[in-house]
Amino acid sequence: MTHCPIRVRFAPSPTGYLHVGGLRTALYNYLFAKKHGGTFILRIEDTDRDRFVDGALESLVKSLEGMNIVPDEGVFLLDDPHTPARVASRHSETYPGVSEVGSYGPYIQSERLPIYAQYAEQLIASGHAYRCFCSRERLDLLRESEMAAHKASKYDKLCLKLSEDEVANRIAAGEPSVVRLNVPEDRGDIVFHDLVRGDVTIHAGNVDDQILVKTDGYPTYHLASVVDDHLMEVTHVIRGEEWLPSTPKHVLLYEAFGWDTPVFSHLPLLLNPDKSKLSKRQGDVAVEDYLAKGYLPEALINFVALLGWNPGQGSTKEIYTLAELALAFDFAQVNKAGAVFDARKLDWLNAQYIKALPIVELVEKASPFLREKEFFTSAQDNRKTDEYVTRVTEIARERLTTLAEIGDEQRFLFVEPVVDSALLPWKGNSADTTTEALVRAKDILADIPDIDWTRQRLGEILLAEAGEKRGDFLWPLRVALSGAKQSPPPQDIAWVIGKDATLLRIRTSIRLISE
RNA sequence: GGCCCUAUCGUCUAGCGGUUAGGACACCACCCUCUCACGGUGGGGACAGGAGUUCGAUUCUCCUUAGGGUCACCA
Repeated sequence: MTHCPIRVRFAPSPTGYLHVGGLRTALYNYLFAKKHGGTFILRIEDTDRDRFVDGALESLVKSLEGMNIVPDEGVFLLDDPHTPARVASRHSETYPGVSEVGSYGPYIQSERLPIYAQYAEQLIASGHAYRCFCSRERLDLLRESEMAAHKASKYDKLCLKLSEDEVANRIAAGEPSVVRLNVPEDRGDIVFHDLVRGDVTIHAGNVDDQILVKTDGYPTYHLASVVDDHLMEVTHVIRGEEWLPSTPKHVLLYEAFGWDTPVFSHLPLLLNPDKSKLSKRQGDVAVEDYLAKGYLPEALINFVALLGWNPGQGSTKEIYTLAELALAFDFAQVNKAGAVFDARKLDWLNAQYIKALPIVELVEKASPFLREKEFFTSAQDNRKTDEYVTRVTEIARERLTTLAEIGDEQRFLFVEPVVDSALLPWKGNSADTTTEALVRAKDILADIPDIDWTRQRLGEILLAEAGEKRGDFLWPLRVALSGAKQSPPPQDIAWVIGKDATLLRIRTSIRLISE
């Protein structure tokens, strides 16, 4: 164990928010590291200057930490209050506020340019790569003709024929060029092992002379990730299935450098309901959107973990903490087929987490959502206290799918309801019967001492008073208190709004029905 | 189109040669019940098709079909 510690990395590019697919990839990396006492690295792959999005890196790191997937090594934010104090090994030159931990840095690829240039030169010197001056126009034409001929589109190695002198002259003349991988034509089959898919075989003849360094001097993903994974001593490359077709190129690069290949694990894709690769347009895909809608990080983690993995062995367990996942995780149980992201099951899981949360924590997490609602803002001050919010939360919790919904179906706990007198009588009862029930309720409730004004006692008292015909008694009372066709039981409403408001609402309805 | 990957209820999945093919979400019914929600009980619902291997295939092999991914100076 000490001679080969496991090291894995999550390596997003800062082009936007954290995607749920990215979250799952990060999670599996994290779980695998935790399971084996390894190291989880966060590396940033920002080698495309055109796709750079301001603030994306910060958003990515923040989302990850919001999900409690905290890297052991690599990039972190200096000012994030959720980040435990860590000793920075260096600060980013390009991203203010971003710092790093670990001795394999920089962990931001744009800050490693000289390293890639050096390894690219090494590849050229050893004949594993070559300069290419072909114009984009020529490449487009080439691609079109090959596609038309129903062949794989590959570069034709034209520039490989250039003499050293000619290459030197053209570079000296300032002509732009790229560096291409020289795929050996006699290489035969490339076989690599994948923890999810077993042995994968691709014929080298189908592999293109991939561009490794662009005209602007930046490396492409293929070069940068191979060099970094090697230098950072990454043992397991765990990434999405979309990388499977380019893995042979990476294997070729490891061979060209004379390096050992890491173990690969290509995770099944997360899918839209129509089975295409999960994308925006067919629902939310940003982790931050789910958080904003009141999904709990624990529920999202739990849900996403079970998309493509399960503990097997006949387990029927559905609810897992992060620690339990780390304990149970195993690539032998990772599925090969893509998984449809079914938001309804996420809803169910989230509701389960909401129901299981200690009330104090639930209030803490839900009240920010409640406090920004219009009906809350305009409510009386005595309905804005922590104690009141706690009672509301208790009533609402078993009806919540997401935290953001809190109070939506219980506005009458904050605002006086408008009662429709036609709704007051229970199943064809007369106005008199209804009035009698309400008067009886008012008298009973008025006599209840403060100490008995609890959710449980109110329930006992009202149920006892209702006797056999509960509807006659409870329905008008419930409508008087809520104004709604559907609501929590009257004793719960009474408990939350308190005696004064309860009696007031009953009197209002009595007056209403006798008009 | 080339290459690659994949295939159990609508969805997530268990299964790793012999099972009444199990669970969860969703759906339906019933129960609980003043309504809603929660909860409980039950129900319908799947091995894509065809060959082989085998005493025996959901499970192993091949083919077909279907779906997906990828073929950028993006990752």
